[in-house]
Amino acid sequence: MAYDPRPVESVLYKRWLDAGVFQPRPDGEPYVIVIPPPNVTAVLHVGHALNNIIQDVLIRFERMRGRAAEWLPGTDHAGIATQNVVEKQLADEGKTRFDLGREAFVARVWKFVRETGDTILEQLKIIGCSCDWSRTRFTLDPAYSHAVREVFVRLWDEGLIYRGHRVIHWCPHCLTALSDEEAEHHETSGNLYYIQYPLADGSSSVTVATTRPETMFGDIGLVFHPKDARYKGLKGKQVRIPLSGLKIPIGTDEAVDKEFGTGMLKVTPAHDANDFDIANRVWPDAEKPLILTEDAHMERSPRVPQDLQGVDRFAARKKIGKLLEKEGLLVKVEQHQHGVRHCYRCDTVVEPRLSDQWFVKMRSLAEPVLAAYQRGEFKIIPERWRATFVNWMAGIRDWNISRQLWWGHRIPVFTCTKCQHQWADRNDPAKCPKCGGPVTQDPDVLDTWFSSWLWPFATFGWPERTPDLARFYPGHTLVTAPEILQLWVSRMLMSGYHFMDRRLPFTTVYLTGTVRDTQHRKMSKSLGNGIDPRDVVRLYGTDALRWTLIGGGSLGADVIVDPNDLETTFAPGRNFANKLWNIGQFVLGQLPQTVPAIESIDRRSLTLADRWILSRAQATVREATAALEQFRLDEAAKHCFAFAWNELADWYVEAVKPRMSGDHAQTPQAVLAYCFDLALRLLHPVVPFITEELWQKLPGRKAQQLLAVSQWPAPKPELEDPRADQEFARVKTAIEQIRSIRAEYRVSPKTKLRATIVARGHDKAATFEGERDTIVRLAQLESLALDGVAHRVGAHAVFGDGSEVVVALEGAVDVRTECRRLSEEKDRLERQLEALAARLTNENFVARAPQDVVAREREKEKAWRDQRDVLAGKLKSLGCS
RNA sequence: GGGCGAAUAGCUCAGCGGUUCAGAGCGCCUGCCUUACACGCAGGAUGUCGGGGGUUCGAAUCCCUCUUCGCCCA
Repeated sequence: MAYDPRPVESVLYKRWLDAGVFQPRPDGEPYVIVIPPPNVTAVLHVGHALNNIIQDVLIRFERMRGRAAEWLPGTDHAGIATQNVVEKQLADEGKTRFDLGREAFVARVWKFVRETGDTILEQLKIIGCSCDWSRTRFTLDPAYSHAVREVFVRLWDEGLIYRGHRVIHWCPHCLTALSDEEAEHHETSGNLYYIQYPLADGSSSVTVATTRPETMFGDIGLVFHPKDARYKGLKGKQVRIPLSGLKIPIGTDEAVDKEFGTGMLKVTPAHDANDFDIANRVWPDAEKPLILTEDAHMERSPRVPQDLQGVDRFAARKKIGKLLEKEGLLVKVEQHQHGVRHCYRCDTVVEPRLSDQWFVKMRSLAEPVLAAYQRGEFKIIPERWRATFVNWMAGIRDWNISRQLWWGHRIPVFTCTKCQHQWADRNDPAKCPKCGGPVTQDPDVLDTWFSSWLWPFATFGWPERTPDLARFYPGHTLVTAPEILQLWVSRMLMSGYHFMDRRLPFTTVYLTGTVRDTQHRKMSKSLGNGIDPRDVVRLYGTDALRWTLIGGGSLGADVIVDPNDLETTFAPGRNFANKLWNIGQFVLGQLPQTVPAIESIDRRSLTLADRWILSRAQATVREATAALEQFRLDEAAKHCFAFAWNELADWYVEAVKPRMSGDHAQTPQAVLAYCFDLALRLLHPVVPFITEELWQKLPGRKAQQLLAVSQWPAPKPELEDPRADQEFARVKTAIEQIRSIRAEYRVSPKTKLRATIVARGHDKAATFEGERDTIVRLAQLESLALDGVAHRVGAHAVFGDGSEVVVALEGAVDVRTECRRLSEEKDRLERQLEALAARLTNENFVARAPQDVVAREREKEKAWRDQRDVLAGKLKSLGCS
């Protein structure tokens, strides 16, 4: 019967919830993860799934280790994104936010958020996330908003907030400023227009190259590099702006790139950040005219020719091209690849625009965090992100925090309309504290990141000194996507350091990989290459999804999945869940009501197979624990996989079957129960549902017990048994060799064979004798001789330890085949021996390589020589030439 | 233009100085419904570890360089 996750998962999730196991235990050392709050408008995609499953694995692991595990969930009000969604709804009704007015619009957004805001949090439950739902936060909660305002006022009082008049990134669709990080570069193919600006004296003209000809009406001059011989003598002359005829001067500036275009640059200070700087140097007193409206249409200004006024920027660009051509002022148009900034929320081409905005001075905030990083006080994994982080922190630029939106935290800056006094206030003032005059509040809201950078402590009640804050700050691990390392992570580090007494909010920043399709493209709505995790859950179950994502990619590596073939993509998870389920069916079918604890079993009753699997179990505990501690989730999963499937199921279960009934069944029952219980515990963080379901059914379970809060296994040194590892490996080899011979000679699996094993040495013979029955059964033998001499007639194999096996195959054996098989094996050994000999006779190797390496090589040589000699003897006795 | 990363089996990826270390999963080939599992079992095949150079007793693993691809920042 194949495993069906559907009846299992939702029931168990509810049981965990009802039992309150996701809330941190009252005692115990805390382990804290704050979720990267998704947008309230967000819908779960597979990137969220990967990110949150990683967090869940970590939190479940630490919870089982007895830590007071706090995984704080919540959402982000996402100013632009949310406002966009609601504006779109309004647009469907034929309205704009301006029709509603600010108050009504914000009310409308709140209504939307109340109705759908916890969509994504509910979806996290589907994928098994064990968040502490009792502490769910939202960045616009009153308490949280209080923290945001407190931070703003403190920064204001410290002089770290200032009003800047400069060129910022402006989204003409969202009608707001964006920070540097929110305006993303996309390589775009455009045109480079070569335009003639006639000299005012009519003597000649100069050619200027630009990608944005529509900005020329905002030009206040042309500049060239002072050392550019081509334009020598032009400095101080005047040109006319084409189409408008306005006269502007020519100047020089060092910043001009002589190689770009014609080396003559048009300066548009209100619509280009570089030009703004140049203008300030060359013509500090000149005005900086805006010639585009906020929604990127040509301004109705005397600078703009009449028939272009009110035209959209891109339409204007085309039209200008035509007009210039008509006037004979367009020299040429070249194809041009260049980076163009786009709004990270709506993908509109961002327009640089001169405007007044609030900024935070970042340098003093960044410096101590960078120093702390360099002192190793927190780490970023994978380590390769170091350079990115350091470069950004070292060259940090001031942060534009004002947004011309309505949805968000209103900036608490107040201005007296009478005396012009301006201040930041914790409360809404009724009148000016200085002159008692009427007061207006800044109309803008804060950048959403200005609230989410406080997430690690504002969620716990800061600035109040709450018990939660005392207990859960600082936290431990932050798991997030690398693209918000700068936008969010570094700022949380800065705010934590600055506002929480120099205590950083976490010790480890784990940057996840990106989920991509088979063409390595990021999953996105617009490409239609996304995978809905809920589809995967519906088809194969949450555990299959989790297993595939965790096992499929190592720390920080991208995960490639095929949206067109979910079946193949998630087969590893589905197959593993099914296998685990079936191991469970077998184990549960074998175990009686009560099974003795492994500790109470007489050690003398343990067979080799018992000792081996118990030893493997200890190794697995160590490996899985170590891997998780190092955030190597994939490795932990793989170790558990190998233990459960390749060792427990493939070998131990097969070996132990005949012992499961009868008077002496207690020992194998205890071993099986112990090993399976252990496997379930180790696997629980990755595949929580199926492990809980099976664990519930194990003998001796009390009604209220839950795997989710049971103890993580500790290794039992007394069960470690390296000798059993070696000896059982021998038994496996014997069985595998016989199976291999059977397949090679195409003997039906049903035909029982006679075999002889000639062990090299008494201890080895004893090993085979001890597991005789296992060998007979698993190799499908009729009889197994262990004391005899190897028959001549038969198929032969020689093991690494020099022992040999002969399988009697009346008539089926062909001497030529045998000679070929054995001599191939011998040749392989000869080659290896040769390489080994070369090494061992190399004085440098013997002298310089570590002693233990040399010793190991010597031992190897001895063993291989042995094996080779046995093979040679065989070949000789078979009469092979 | 600057920085970072990747290139290993048909596909997706581990391995990152010691050689039965050339691996896993999926796919492929052969044979099996062996009463836990055909989402399975058993047995197989497949790679000059991107090219070139270097360091080393020893390199898929370190350094340089080239090529291709991806990401980040200007």
